[in-house]
Amino acid sequence: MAATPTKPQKATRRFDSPQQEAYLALWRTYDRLRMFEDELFARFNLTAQQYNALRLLRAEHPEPLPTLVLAERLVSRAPDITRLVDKLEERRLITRTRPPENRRSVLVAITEAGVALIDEIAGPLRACHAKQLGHVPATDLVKLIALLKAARAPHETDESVWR
Amino acid sequence: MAATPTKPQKATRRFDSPQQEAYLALWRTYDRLRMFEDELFARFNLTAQQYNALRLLRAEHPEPLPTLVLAERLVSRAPDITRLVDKLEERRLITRTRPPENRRSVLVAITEAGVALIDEIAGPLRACHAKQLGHVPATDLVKLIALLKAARAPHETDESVWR
DNA sequence: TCCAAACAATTGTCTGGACAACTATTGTCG
DNA sequence: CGACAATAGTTGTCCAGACAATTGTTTGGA
Repeated sequence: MAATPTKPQKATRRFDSPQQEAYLALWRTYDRLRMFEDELFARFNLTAQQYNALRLLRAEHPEPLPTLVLAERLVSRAPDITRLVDKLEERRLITRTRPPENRRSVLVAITEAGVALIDEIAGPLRACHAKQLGHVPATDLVKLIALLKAARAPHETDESVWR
Repeated sequence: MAATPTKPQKATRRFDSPQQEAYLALWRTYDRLRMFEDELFARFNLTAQQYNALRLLRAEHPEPLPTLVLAERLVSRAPDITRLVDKLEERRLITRTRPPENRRSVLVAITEAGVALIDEIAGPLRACHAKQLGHVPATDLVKLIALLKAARAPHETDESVWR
């Protein structure tokens, strides 16, 4: 038990500013909650970001979405959208088509297999969210959602895009 | 302007549950705010996690910390603590010593150069935090911090460790 | 004493994230 | 109509994150 740090806290403030404290709290909370989702999606050989793409495509189903529009709507920025889409295509969860009228773009659509997978995940995912945040009262969740929205608002390029 | 998605929103709810909405809001907000920090730390050839380690070591300075204790205190889980420490050691920002009385553990301490770097970053970092969250009123920051703490509380193994 | 378990960290290996450079296609303006 | 800019993705390359297997060290019995 050499150096178990039970010695008294230094008088130094832990944070340089309330903003730093808030950001670190945000990071820490995200990291803790993420564990649950990651573990769940791993059981289906997916990453959270991949699931997210499927979820967005499902909302459009059976319509497709141009690749970069999909990338924009993802929760987290995705400069490697091409390879993300590659992997989902390999697994036949989505399809890619090049429209003849504009061969620059690539349209991505979810397949029936993709929809089936999403539906399969729905139940366990709800359970996962309950484990993550089930202990927070509904009114607090609403407050939290509003505060987070206000926190990121100035940094959303087009507010309407993500929500 | 082929498929600009201006068409009316589907009636489908965007989120399966308030918990999912809260989690996605958390993720999104973290992702937006992270950009600023990442860009700042990149200017000093650091990652946020590396800076974090330096910050924790600075708080102990001139005392060292066992490697795994440092790992536990990091904001985000770090299974690759060894390599994180490797890189900081290469740059002479920290030192590693194996105490003779227990050669299993490795003690990590920040160097004067490390302290100097932290101090150099302090100013720009405050500016960065102001850009991130300067628009949020102080009372809202306090509320946000409290709500985040409550959200992750059940998932902290030892509450005293991180804060 | 000597072996097995516990502890502390390191290493191997794979995958995902990030940025920049590049290709292919279309639009536009002199 | 022909070059150049803009658009939409793709590819190369490097680095960080994750997990499992392994090494070196100490301790606690049989």
